[in-house]
Amino acid sequence: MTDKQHAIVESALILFSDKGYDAVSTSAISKHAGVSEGLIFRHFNDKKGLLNSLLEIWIVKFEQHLHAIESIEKTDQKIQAVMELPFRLDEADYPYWKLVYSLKWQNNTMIGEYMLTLKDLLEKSLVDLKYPDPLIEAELIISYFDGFITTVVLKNDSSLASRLLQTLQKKYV
Amino acid sequence: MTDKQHAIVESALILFSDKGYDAVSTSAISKHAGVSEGLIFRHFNDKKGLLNSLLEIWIVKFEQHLHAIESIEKTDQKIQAVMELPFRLDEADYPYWKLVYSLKWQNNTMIGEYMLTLKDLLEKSLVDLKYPDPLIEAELIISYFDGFITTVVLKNDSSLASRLLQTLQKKYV
DNA sequence: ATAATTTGTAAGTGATTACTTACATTTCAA
DNA sequence: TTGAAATGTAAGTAATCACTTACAAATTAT
Repeated sequence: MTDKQHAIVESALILFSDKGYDAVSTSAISKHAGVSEGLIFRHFNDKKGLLNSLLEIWIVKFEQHLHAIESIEKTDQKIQAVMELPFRLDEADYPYWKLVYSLKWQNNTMIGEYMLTLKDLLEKSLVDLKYPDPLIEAELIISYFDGFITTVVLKNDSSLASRLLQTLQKKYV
Repeated sequence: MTDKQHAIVESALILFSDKGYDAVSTSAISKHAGVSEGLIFRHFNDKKGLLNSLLEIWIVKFEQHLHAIESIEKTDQKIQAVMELPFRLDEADYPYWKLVYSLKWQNNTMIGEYMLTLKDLLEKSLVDLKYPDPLIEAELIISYFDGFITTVVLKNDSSLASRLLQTLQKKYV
């Protein structure tokens, strides 16, 4: 990965997450990155290719979280870890999550698939704990998760995030 | 409101909520509505004006829900009504909520202001119930709300919504 | 050292964008 | 009935879109 290639990826992340994928032109990205517009297409083929590079970076980060949660032995702590994940995100990664969720609202299929793994993890845990309706219960926890992500990422305030986490934890101690 | 004017608004709602505001051209809207492209600009001035017309329709619907909730006398039932609102939305209104939330993720200011009224309502109720930290507690309930909206609207399945509501209600009976 | 590959740019391409203009038709009040 | 206002369209406009081409410079391999 060249310096300029890295600059393109960083600029695309900032602009896409701020204004939305469709509202940002390749010309705007190249100007923000301080490179020629053609370089975007040299390195990433097309605009979608640049987006996919960003999503792949997010997927790596997401799967790291997933593996960490899966390695937790106690089932109830696993579920707790899922709920707490939005509040424990690295603030530097907020733009990735903002991009991913803005795409989620525009019917991006790629995103939906990766979030299903999180639901599967929850469902297995809830079966384990003998919940009467694990599927719908998993859906409910995913809803909490989505809501927490929304607040944390859109408010863009990690201190608010930790205060919300504290308040949340008091409820199930 | 003319027939064709109505057709434009309906087509814009369908396309904007499906693909996102920036991904839909005025040309595409006019073709979908079966009118000339110029008519959009005759009636709505510009593309933003058409979007604002849609948002104003949503605002009316949203304020109806707000007034209904405010008229509830018991404070705890008020809070409960806020949490249950996402599951009680008219399925025909899902596209409005989808449009609003996709704009929310793209830093649309207009939307944020109107959602603040819901948070204010919650905060007053929580002060009333003498919660130690009403502001952060209100933020948490808004997070639930956003998450429920996300699930209900993106899954686009009102029967799932009612099952989620049932499961949720069992938790605080 | 030199040939091949990669990285980079400037200046294009046709297509599409939001929007305008000029003009025709319809609606409707005086 | 007539004249103004509102509704509608077809054919434009300049600007911007994603993307390509041709070529130069740097890097790497042999």
